[in-house]
Amino acid sequence: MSLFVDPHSEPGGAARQAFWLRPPQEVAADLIGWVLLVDGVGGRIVETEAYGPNDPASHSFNGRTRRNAAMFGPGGHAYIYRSYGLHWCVNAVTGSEGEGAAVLIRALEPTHGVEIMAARRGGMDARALCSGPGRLTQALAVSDAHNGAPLHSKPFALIPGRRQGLLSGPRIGISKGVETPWRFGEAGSGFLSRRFG
DNA sequence: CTTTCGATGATCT
DNA sequence: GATCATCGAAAGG
Repeated sequence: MSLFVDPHSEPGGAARQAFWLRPPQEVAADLIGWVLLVDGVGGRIVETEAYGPNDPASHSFNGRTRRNAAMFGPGGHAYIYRSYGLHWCVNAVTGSEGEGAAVLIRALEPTHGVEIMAARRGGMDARALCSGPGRLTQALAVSDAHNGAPLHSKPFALIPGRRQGLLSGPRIGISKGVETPWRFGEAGSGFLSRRFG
């Protein structure tokens, strides 16, 4: 059951609020097939992961800190953190304010501004442009400057779309909550960060 | 095809 | 001081 949101509806509109208010695993599944852009550059979301409250793998698990503050903010806004000292990763906050839930955007199928993204990524082929959470932030030029920003207004754009089919499996790169099948992907996509088991 | 490993810095104990 | 929601190059089958 998917909820659709008019991307041009008013910030804080009822439909949009209802979309983001749901548990992260539902939002994560529904975001597959949507288009994420930054200044008009980006592509279709083909892989996501959900991180919830009371989830040992989640940055929010041990409470609010300076780093994860945006994760406790309003739904539909960005939570951005630095990974392994090198990469940025972008999440869409879900749930109610203060809850601490989010959806990590893990891979895009490049569709808009492919040349720009290739230049930013050092001339990589389309396959590898956005097929990973650190890769796509480099391709879209996302950084901590965007932390807390709403995904429904500039420089971001988030456009509802359709997917072919939904895959799910365990999340990647974590050491706790390893069994929880909260990684989602588009069936048949050639732009995933890794195959689904 | 697979596995291994170094880079690099914020965060938290 | 240890741990990372990673990437890419290099080495091995």
